[in-house]
Amino acid sequence: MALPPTYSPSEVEKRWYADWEARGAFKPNVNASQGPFTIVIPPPNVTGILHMGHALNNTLQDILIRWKRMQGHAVLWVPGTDHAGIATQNVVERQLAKENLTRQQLGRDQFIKRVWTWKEKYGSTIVHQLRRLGSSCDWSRERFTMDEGLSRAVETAFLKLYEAGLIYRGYYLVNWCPRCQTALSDEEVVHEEVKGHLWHIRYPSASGKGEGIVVATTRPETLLGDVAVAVNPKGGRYRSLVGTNVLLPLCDRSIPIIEDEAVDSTFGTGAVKITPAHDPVDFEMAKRHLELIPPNASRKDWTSIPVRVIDSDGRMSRSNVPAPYQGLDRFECRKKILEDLEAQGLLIKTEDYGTSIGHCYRCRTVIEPTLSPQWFVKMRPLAKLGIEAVEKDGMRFIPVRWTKVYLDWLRNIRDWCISRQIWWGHQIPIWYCTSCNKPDVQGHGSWVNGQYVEPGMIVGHREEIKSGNPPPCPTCGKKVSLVQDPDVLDTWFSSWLWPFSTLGWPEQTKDLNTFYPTSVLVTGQDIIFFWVARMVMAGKFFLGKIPFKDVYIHGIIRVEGGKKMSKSLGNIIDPLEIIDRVGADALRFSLAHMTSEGQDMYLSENKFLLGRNFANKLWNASRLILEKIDSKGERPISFNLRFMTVPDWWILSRLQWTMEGVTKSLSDYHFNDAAQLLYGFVWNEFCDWYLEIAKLQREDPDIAIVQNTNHLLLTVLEETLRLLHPFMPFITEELWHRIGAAESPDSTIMKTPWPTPESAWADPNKEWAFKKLQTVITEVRNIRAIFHVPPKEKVSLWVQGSQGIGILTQHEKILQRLAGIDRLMIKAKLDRPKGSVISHLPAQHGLDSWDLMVPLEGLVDLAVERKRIEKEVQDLETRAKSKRGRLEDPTFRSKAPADVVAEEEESLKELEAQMGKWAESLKQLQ
RNA sequence: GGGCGGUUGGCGCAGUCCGGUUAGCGCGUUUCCUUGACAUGGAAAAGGCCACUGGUUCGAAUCCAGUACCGCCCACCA
Repeated sequence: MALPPTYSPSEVEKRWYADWEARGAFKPNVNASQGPFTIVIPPPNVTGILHMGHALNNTLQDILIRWKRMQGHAVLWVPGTDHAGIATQNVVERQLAKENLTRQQLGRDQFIKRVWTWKEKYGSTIVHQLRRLGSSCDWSRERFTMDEGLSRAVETAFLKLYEAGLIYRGYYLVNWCPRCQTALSDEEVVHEEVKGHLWHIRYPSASGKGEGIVVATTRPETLLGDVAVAVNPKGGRYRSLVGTNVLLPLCDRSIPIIEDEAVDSTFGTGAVKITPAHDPVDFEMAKRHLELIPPNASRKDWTSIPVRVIDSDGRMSRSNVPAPYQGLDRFECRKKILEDLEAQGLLIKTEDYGTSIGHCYRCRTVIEPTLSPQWFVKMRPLAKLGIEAVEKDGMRFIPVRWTKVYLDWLRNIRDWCISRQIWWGHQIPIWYCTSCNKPDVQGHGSWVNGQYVEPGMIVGHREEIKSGNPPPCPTCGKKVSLVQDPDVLDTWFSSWLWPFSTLGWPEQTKDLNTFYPTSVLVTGQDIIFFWVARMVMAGKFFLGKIPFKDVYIHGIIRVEGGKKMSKSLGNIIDPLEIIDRVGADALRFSLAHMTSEGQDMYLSENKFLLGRNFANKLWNASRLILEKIDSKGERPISFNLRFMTVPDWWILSRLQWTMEGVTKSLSDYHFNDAAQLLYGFVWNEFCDWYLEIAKLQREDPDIAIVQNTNHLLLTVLEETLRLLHPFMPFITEELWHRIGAAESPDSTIMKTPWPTPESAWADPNKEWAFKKLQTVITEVRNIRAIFHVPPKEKVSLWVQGSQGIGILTQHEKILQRLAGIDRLMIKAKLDRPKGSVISHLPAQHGLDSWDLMVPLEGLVDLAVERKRIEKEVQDLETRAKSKRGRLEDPTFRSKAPADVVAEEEESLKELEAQMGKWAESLKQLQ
């Protein structure tokens, strides 16, 4: 059963994943010795395809999950997907467009059916891609934010909030995306700095006397909806004009000049045009000056005022603006208005001006702030719970700095606009009596006993309303036909329930009782507001418990050069491609290796070579170990302490430290530390040193030594595989079986216990002994390299020393093989052989210092040797000097801790001794 | 306008919370090596006044204050 010389991941990965899944290995172990450990996946959008961010996010989760599973916890990782309202609707609409259809033509019911069809067909793409990564989610518990249970949870949540008086509808200026034709929450708007202009426009005096007023604006097209011009009450040159009227250009409406604190008299011209229907600041200002609203209009009902000049499709109003502008695209209209103003001599000045403009986070369309009736959640009371979570309930962010970001957002929270004017999503569980509720009163209900009500409004569960026995209309008392509010809820309204809705809430299921609260949330900084904060509030509000104790925020992945990865830039590094090329394990290991706490990371393709090479190294190490064992046809079953060699003790000890370090690092979410420890152990200690020595030990005539070595090789490899398993699940499982560690083909490394260090085997003294050997070998190799001794040429090694010298005599074979030494001469006092190179090893690790001499008759270039020694002396001199300086400083002696002083003294003494030796050698050379 | 992060060999990054040997790693570079695990490899090596200025300290890459540049987030200056 010899292993092929290179590891080929794709076959192995496919085989093991199918196997794990088939035998239900990802399900929580009901007989677990430790308590539950739960993670809910940040549900990717159904429309999504796996990108590097997902790869990182899920790799980290899987590392924790597999680690905790091996530690014996009842581990549950709940997977699922998000219905992603707008994104999914967009995708299906685009599909329809190819058939020359619109969703309106199809009608709501048909359209939704279409989306479901799409979801059935394509919605599991990402879920399958997560499998390729090796994610050990319990797929039997997979959820979808629109599935029946979760829809029930959404309605229940809405009703509970409603009953608590936290839901209301209002007629507000909201972020409107003219392309998606829906309102968006503040968090869904992406502000981007855009180069624009500041136009100075004259509004002529209405009385004909005076110059009028000049306003500065970035959006001239909105002047058609102006209701006033405002100046600061304290200062500015227009202060005297307050109370007078000006004429709105191009429509010849007379509007007043008012005063308001919000105006900055030093900005622009000091005068601001007020367009309440299309600017949030103006809206707030207008609310402070209700007198602006024409007396014939309802003060609540802004629709009847001719101020809304841009329709929901982003074109100018068909009725509220002068004929030439009607129906024009808003940006076209801007041009035309500027031309017309210019023609009338009212455009005074055009300045370049950079301003930040809101864009739809889904389609990048420029947001049009627009007045419309929308549903909101009152956030203040909920935010209080979110703040409590960190201040009282012990929730913590890793890295901690996100705590402040989180708290700041909660402390300045604004109400959450939860209604969306799209079709794909959870329809709002509110019904209206068709005879009592008129569309034009929308958003003007009132508060009764702490609850928001509109005439004819019924709040309830879908099944109850649709059961055929709906409650009577609370207003007219009749059982007339009810129509459901057409809006759907923000996608995040279902996501914020995810940690418990996936476990069965609102039912008190066994899963909910067992696995809630979850253990840790692993996610990116970009959704702290969208998702994390809201989940915390929801968890506390609906269940009275924080949904997770730890929130691990990992960095964002960028491409080398600092840009964000994006399709349009064509700089995507596709994780699936990487998996095809180097394997999932290599991808995972590379990612973990570079994940330093919460730091953003730059990616380039060649970074995955690290993982690939490492996997290959591991594979080949196993191959080496296995080859000899298999050819002998026998497996060593035990080992005997009597036959343990110095290198054996060393590698065992190193393994213990590795176990401890990896466990500690994972506990602290220091994934990179853990990966680096393992990398270093496997490559630099196990492979570079121990395997080379093991080759020799396996040639030993004593079969006990051979057996012992083989046993040790297998033991160390097996434990290493287990330590590596969370990072590299596939290759470790494969090798674990190949080395015969599995009791039966049915067992899996996944369920083996996590290695724990044995303190008896972690022995620094034994490590030192071996390190001495390493030092000598390295030193000889160094000399050979400097003097170009051909690899096949053997050299003699003369060692002058006494203490602890046995380590060398006992390991002549190792010295011979690893350093090419054919003769070893050891004495307490030696005359330096002619033509030899000398090296003075410092005293360390409890041994006296040794002098190494390598006779290289005829090979030594004196100039090179002199240079080598001079450099050595110089280095020592520098170090000694700084130490001397410090030791001569009386304050150091009095203030520094005694052990530090002692250490310094000791090391200076040693340095001086060394320098003496080297100086002597240098003299001999001359 | 606020807040946060970064600045360490040619490149990409650890180390900084919690100050104390000779500051680590990967890539790249130089020299040598086709010795039966692995050239996706082995051996040896070169390369860093830890952005700058000042402070605290016996001692600073590490703590404090400030400066510069880069990046991110939040915010109603039209």
